Amino acid sequence: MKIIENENKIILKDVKNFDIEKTFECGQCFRFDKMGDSYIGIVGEKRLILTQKQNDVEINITKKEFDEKFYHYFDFERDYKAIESAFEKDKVLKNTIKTSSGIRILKQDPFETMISFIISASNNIPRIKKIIGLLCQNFGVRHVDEMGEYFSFPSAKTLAELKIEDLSVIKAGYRDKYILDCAKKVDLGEIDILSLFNIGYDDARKELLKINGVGPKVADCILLFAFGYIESFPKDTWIKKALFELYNQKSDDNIDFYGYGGIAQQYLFYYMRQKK
DNA sequence: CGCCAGGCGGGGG
DNA sequence: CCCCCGCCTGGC
Repeated sequence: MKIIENENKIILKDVKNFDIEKTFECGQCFRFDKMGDSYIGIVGEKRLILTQKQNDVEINITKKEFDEKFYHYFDFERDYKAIESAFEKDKVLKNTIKTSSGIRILKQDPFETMISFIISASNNIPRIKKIIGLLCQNFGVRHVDEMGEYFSFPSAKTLAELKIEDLSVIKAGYRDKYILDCAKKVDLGEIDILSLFNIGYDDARKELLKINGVGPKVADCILLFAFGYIESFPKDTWIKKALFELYNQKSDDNIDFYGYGGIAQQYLFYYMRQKK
């Protein structure tokens, strides 16, 4: 991959294993939307605009920002080619490579990911996006760029100070109390986000399960999409159906997937959706 | 109108 | 320990 920089944009030339549509539509993130040929979304305090033409991806950031932040955010440390080589050995996964190659697991903000997947429980993607949008509009920090105003994701401290009634504007329903519980546990340090990066998958999962509204599936999403635990395999009703159909799996046993359960989950999910 | 969504918590068996 | 129900809201 070569990087060309001009003004406040870069172009990643001949980039491998990066398809922006697959990456933003695979269900891992909720703040990106398709606008014409581009995907536009909020990451931290910045509004990102990505446009892809074949293997070239243009992003409205400087090379410095890419090196310091977005190289990590878009998971460029990871060798997806090597993972796909491992997947070639599995008959089912081999077939998913054609449809799903190009998905990257984003390294999203931990607190934002926690709240987002608490909201995702028993919910659909358009509504999840709407609720998160309202949460940001009402409690996030307002920013203005050349496209207009946008709002960052609220901090744990901001949300922890709210009362349950304050959250009624976001129309999250019974999830209100879970959002507050999570914000308070993070704000008070009962859940120490930084430590979750270091204590390993099993212990980090136990910590997350202490949060009200975080069960096994939501915990696994957070571990995968924010903390980089690539072995995490979130089991929702869709993927259970996929395991049943593709692997004839009836039990609750976990398949190893060469240690890359998270990537396998995304590849399988996208594969199933294409087939439909 | 009734049903249920990319779950979870709590209660009862 | 497992099973089952209720849960906010919105879309069908």
